[in-house]
Amino acid sequence: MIQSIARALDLLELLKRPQRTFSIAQLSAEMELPPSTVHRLLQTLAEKGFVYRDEQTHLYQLGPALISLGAAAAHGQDLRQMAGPVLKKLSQSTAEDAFLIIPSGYRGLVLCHVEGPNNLRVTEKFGYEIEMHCGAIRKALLAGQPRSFWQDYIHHYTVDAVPPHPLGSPDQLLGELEDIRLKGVALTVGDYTDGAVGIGAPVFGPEGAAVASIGVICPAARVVAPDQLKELVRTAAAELSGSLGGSIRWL
Amino acid sequence: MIQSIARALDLLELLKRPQRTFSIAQLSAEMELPPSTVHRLLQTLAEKGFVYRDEQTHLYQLGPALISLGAAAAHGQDLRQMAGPVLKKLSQSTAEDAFLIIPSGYRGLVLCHVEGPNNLRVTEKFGYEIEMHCGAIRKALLAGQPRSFWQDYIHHYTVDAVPPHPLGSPDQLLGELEDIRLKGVALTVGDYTDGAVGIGAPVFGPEGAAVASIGVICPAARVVAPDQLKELVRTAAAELSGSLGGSIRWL
DNA sequence: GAACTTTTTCCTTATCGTGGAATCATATTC
DNA sequence: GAATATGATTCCACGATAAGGAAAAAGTTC
Repeated sequence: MIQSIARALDLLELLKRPQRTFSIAQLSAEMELPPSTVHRLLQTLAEKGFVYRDEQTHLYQLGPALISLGAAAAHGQDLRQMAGPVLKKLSQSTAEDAFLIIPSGYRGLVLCHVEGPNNLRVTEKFGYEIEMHCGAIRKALLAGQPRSFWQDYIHHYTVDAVPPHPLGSPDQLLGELEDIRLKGVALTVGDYTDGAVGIGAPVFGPEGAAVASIGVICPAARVVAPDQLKELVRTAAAELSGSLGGSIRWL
Repeated sequence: MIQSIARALDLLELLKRPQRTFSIAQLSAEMELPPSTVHRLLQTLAEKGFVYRDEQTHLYQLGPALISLGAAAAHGQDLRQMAGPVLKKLSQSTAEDAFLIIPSGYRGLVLCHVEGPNNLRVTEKFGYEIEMHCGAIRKALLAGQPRSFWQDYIHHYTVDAVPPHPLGSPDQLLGELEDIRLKGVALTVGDYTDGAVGIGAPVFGPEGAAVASIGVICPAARVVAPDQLKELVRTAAAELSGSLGGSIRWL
């Protein structure tokens, strides 16, 4: 692993945070690197348009080159094309917002989002990315991974890093995951967002591991027939898994 | 400029091309670097999720980490928020697809796109990025840059690099740019897309240079009153320039 | 206007990235 | 199915080049 590149990419991940604009001093503190090193890294990133440097304030933020790269990365997803109709159908049959989540490292990322008919809704925008143990849809994604991945996951977030959102006890999480895997669907109440009910199911690729997960998030007040929702989500996931049938090349 | 980082970022730009999946051999040929070096670069990028490596075919493509970064970069755009209403109004008053283009290095990138009411349309997706001399909207963006930038631009694409889309004669381009700057609006017929008419105008930030450009693209058959369209585009650009008034921090 | 903070440049050191060559895996051809 | 070719991966010795301390410059605050 090339040190300078790893540092540059970490820097980009730092710049992704909601604060949006950052000084060299702050970045240097957070990266635990001397300012001169951070300066040099940013200079290279700026040269290529990956970060934008405000000439007045000397603050840095993510640059325009990333927009087209991100669009190209999302566009190049076979999965995205195939999921469209399934998501649309799911949001219609449930009358809720439907989501497709894909893995991004140890986190789950919103690749598609289809809005339901109601005004009161729980929403996550395209590209939104949080830990995989947060919420039903991401938990389903995690549950669909090989068990060795579960161990890595727990190890990563208990030893190497502390997640922004609490992990809870490893044993409890493992229990939940086994349960989801058994039932093929996850339902959580207020797990990540208060007052929200999430229902998610893993989408399996030909290699046996989950390549994505699909599901809906609803305001708790609107959930009257949870079992019916679970069934709709599970069949949607099964449909998508089926249509992938051996051809998916992405995760 | 740090060599390894610059190479890694160039690699990402290469992977952006429509081919989507690439072998090390091909990348190594195109980068004019030994395969071992390319391999090492890709390894680091893959580790961080910036590229995805297919375990079966050993082909590489853009990775999921870029999706969330791209979304964050686009999201962090004040410009995008402000342009929304203006674009919507423009697409309604012209009954055509309206676009907001921002600079990305020497290219122009679609930051927003509002669809018009007709089925026959000329469309460019969010994130689409081509040379700044292509089409009226991007030409307006180029025309709004300082004249020194024009020189850099021409130099870049005549000496350093050959653009995928022909540049034409430098003198003719300079003439067009002066004309656009004078009139405040650009109109092209079949400049980049056959059978399409583009109309674009620069959006100026407080520093005097164009920070974006705004415009519409229409099938030629539908253009009956070009002068009216030009006026609508110009006033839309002026409105957006006005509302930026000294507060924009992005390009 | 002075004192402080932050950014930027400079320079020396040894780290670490580089690329050639060898090895291994995979596809292709006969 | 063996042989060959193509491409991916590993290894290693060399030397280019990141790295980070320190100093200078720029900007900010009181």
